[in-house]
Amino acid sequence: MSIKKDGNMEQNILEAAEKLFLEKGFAMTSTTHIARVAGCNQALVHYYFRTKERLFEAIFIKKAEMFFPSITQYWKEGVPFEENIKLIIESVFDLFLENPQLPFFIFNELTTNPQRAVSLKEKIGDIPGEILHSLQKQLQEEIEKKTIRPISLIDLIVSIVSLNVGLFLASPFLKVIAGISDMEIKNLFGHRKKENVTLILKGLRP
Amino acid sequence: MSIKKDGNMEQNILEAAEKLFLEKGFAMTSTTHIARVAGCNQALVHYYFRTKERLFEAIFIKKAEMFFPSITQYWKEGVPFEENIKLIIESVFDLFLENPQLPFFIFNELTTNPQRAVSLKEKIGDIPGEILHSLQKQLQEEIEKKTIRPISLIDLIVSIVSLNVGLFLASPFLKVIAGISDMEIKNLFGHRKKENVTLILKGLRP
DNA sequence: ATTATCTATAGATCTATAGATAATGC
DNA sequence: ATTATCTATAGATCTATAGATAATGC
Repeated sequence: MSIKKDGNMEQNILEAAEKLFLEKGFAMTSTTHIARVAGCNQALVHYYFRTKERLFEAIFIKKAEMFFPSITQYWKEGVPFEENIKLIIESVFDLFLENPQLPFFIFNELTTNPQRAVSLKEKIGDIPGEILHSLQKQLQEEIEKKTIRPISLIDLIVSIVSLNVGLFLASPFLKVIAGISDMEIKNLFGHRKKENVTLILKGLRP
Repeated sequence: MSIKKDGNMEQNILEAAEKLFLEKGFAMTSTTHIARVAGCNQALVHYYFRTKERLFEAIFIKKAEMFFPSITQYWKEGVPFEENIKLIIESVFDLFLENPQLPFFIFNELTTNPQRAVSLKEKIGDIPGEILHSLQKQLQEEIEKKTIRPISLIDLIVSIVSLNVGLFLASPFLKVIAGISDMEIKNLFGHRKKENVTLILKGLRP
């Protein structure tokens, strides 16, 4: 409900929309509400972005672009395998720690509107291909050296992302259902990064 | 869009509502749409359930009750620890396999409307307490026997649920973004149950 | 002149209710 | 008589646009 007046209004609208879409999702956010938070009237939202859909898409693409490269961008050739795994897990974890609503936001919109995934793929679909191939090779080498048990790359990625996403999705439960206090949640977040690394690394041993 | 006429209409409405709420969530489902799918007019939905909110709550509670006991109900005293862990993981996995929309549905509604968690707690809040305590004890024993590394119960549960939920939440991505075919997804689901068990059990070793 | 912002409003929903009619249980 | 179902509609949104006015850039 806090109304901003500074800066240019287009930017205010973008920021208000980002905040609300991330919190409530597409369907539960109205352009009227966005305008109120941005500090202008509702018509102006449409003046700058024509439709609610376009405004949403701008934000969705931006957020999804944060999400996807993070999985692979920290992989470095020439670094020991374990170290690489650790770096990836930690960077994914940090990303979510700074953007706790991100997992929910992306899953929510991809699930309620799977068609959106198609337009998303068009924007960022190409990049991962080569990197995945490089990861695949290194993983295979480790398996042949018997430093880790046989596992497919896709399984490894699913495990890493699941573990990291899980805590953030689960926190509403833990708070209310299991009656865990805010401080305990903070504690949990604090050591969970290390726990995820441990679980994956130990879990990969032959 | 398929219209049912058989049976009693109250039941039809409940089923239509369940289908649509699970698919689209609360906000994106209208009572008009529910009526169309149930095969009656929109007023009848309100005749039986007064408000959309009450209708939703009936379904939400029912689904949430499926979700929570599943985590703990398969724990048996007197069974080896490893076996127990395996059983829990597999039963959670099977639950999601049969109800793939369940994780999204619950996370979605708890996130967009955290207030709902409170009314949920009132219904099912008491049960877990004692069971958790029993689990806690057994876990502690194993740690003292040094058959597993030190880990808190809450961490273990978060890991198990995260890994199991992850695959179902991730499948829209995998399909579209990584370009994985429906058959590959099926394959992934097929062996993922075993993978989750392996990862947790190996990951718990000292 | 052009760009930014506002007021006003059309048109589309959507929820919930009132009141009429049909079906059912005694 | 009571319960189930329908038609019609009030009232609340919400999106998007048209057209008026204010601010800004030459």
